[in-house]
Amino acid sequence: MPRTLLSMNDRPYHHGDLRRAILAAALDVIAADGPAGLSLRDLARRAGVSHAAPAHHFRDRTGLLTAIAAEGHGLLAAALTGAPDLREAGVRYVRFAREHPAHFQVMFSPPLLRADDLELTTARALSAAALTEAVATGAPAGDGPDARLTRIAVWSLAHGFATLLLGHNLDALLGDEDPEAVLRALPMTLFPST
Amino acid sequence: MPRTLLSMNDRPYHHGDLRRAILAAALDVIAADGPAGLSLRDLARRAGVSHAAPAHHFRDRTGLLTAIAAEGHGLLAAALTGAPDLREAGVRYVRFAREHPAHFQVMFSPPLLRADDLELTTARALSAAALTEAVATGAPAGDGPDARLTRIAVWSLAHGFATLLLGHNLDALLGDEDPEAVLRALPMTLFPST
DNA sequence: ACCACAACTTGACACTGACAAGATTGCCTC
DNA sequence: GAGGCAATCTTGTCAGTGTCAAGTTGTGGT
Repeated sequence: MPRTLLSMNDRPYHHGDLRRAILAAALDVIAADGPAGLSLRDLARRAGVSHAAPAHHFRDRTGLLTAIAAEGHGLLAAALTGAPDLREAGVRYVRFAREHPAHFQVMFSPPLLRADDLELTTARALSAAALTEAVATGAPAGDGPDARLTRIAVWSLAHGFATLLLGHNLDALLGDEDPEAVLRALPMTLFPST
Repeated sequence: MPRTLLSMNDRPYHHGDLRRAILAAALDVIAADGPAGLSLRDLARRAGVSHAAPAHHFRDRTGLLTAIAAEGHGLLAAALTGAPDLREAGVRYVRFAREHPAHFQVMFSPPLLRADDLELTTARALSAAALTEAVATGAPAGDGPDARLTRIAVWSLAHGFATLLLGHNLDALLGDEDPEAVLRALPMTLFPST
């Protein structure tokens, strides 16, 4: 039994699972203050360990963020697989961004990541495949001009909506409406021929 | 004549226009390494002034970024006004993002900005008005269900496309195609009834 | 029982943002 | 045109951060 449930009062051997603790704390901080508000020493303090402890699990600040991005791509891939149609894929994309805002932000901040990290690149390939598959299975009736264009379109729309939403740029426009409902109505707004 | 042309060889009085010099250097750095790569001391070094000089013009690191965001909203407003139709507004939006990547990134990174800054809020209102106007004048024939929805849709699509483009997430999908041309084709891809 | 290795600590160094206090320079007024 | 004023910039300093190196402690494997 390598990882026992930690009875919350007594500190386990070295800490138990520092990696998870630091990841969780990092996600909290990032969701609240963005990646810029993140400090390894602060995370160490929250976990009750010494200031250099995080480095052993993540090497760098960059390493920590890269791990988060990789985890995010895994979560996104899982969320996307099995989407019945195009629109639902977009909805799931935005839902992922709202449920995992820290992951989402970090995933799309290239300068903060180690681009050649293996874990990251494979996870990214996984989520990309999931999106491609969703577009392929959910292609509209006429089988539009190009699956590639369709993929870019749905990705751009969903990504833009999610980004603006998380940045509170749509608050005034949405009022108290349900963002998901609005999102579903967007595509036909761009081409109101139906 | 408060600001004389600076003959490039002799250093003017205190520096000439440090504010501009620092802004320019900051835009370079941000475009290359993102806002995280920005250091006030480094900017001071590039401008050949002491480490605390930037603070006098921008108060904070936050102040500098806020000034950049405000300038960006002004530029965006100028770029958007007079767009003949919806699609062209989107194209101009993306063109702005590509021509001013540093401004664009900073404008949509709320945790880095002083939200209540007057210059910023007025500039933001300006760009928002420009977008609204573009959507209103360029409304499609049928005058769709809701101008508000249309605005969210075109904004989301353009913003998502621009963001993914700047993050190099579309490189593989676009190949050597012209991004603007692809963008123009996107809306009909989402609803291929024409 | 022992030992190699993983997990963590301690200490140090360079760098950064921010603040306070002083120096310099151009401008404005009389 | 001389003196004072205010903006601009400098110097010095402090706490905080990331990263590296070296040491310490506990664990699991054999």
